[in-house]
Amino acid sequence: MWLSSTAQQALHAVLCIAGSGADRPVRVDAIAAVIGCPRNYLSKTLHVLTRAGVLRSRRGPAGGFLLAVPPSQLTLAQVIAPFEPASERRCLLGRPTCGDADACAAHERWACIARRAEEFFQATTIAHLLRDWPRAGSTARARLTSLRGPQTRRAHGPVRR
Amino acid sequence: MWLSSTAQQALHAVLCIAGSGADRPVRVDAIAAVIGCPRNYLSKTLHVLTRAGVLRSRRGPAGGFLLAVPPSQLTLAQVIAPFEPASERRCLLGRPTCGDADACAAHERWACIARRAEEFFQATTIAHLLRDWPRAGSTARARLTSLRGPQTRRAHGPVRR
DNA sequence: CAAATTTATCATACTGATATGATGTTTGAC
DNA sequence: GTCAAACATCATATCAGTATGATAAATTTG
Repeated sequence: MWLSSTAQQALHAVLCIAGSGADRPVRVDAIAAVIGCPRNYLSKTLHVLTRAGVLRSRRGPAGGFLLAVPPSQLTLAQVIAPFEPASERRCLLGRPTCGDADACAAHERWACIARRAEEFFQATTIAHLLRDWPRAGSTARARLTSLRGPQTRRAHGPVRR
Repeated sequence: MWLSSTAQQALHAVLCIAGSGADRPVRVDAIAAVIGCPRNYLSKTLHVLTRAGVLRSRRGPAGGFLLAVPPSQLTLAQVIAPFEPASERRCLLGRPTCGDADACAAHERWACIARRAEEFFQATTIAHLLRDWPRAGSTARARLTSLRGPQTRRAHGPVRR
């Protein structure tokens, strides 16, 4: 697998937040429902992204998560860095010292692929993916609209059941 | 990480066997010593490669593992396939159905990288890597010579200590 | 056949990533 | 100030990948 499941989750969540369209915070529960992952685990993941300066969080009613960086300036590398240090993606055989004088057998041929992937993560922004998304089959995209829906129950008095 | 540690081990071991130069079987212990990994775990890994038709094994004295395919016809894809199904490398977000009508947000941009990597694994053979290896810093390569050394203790009578 | 050598296999343990449930903390509305 | 909403955090559980040790099975040598 190219990305750990946590890194995938992070990327997916950031896309959800960026794609929600609204400028008001998106709640963990809503994101977890959309991407189908455990709430508390996602909460931890989003908290890491917050400490990394990718998101901003707000507690209390009408709280949730917002992007801390405009989508056009937020690269995939920034989002996945806290979960997948780039250093671990470099040597095909997993040798920590590969790339220096002491290269592994695959180094020469593999480095070119690894470099391309690295460039992809550095050059691709959340805005790029958002722009592509509608073009992709959009059952996933459709679910995003639920994030834009009425989110704060206003003062209608207590909800009746 | 691009390859699981077991897949890395498999690749490394196959390189050792192919690079030993001798046409006689290489023992698990010797390989484990060279690549620095647990003997029994490697044994299991090599057994999987044997069932996959990549290696041939022989038990008993002067036994060990041989390539079942000449290095020039053995691709990296064949070696790692039993440990890392290619299907798991395709979608950046880990969606099983990605690539069809229902593509993920990253699909369009990522597919090109994933394809290149796939081609790399399909097109690169063990012979290619062996040819590169001496050009690489060769502390690792040097250790291979130990695999070529006198391996079967011949009938000289009991070894004296 | 007996002994030595080597792979094959099994039961179990360890480890890190992932997941869960309970509880704490902050915030906004009334 | 109280309450409810939401994130934050902690302790623990689960799971898959990795590792270990013991034992079985096969093969060669003599």
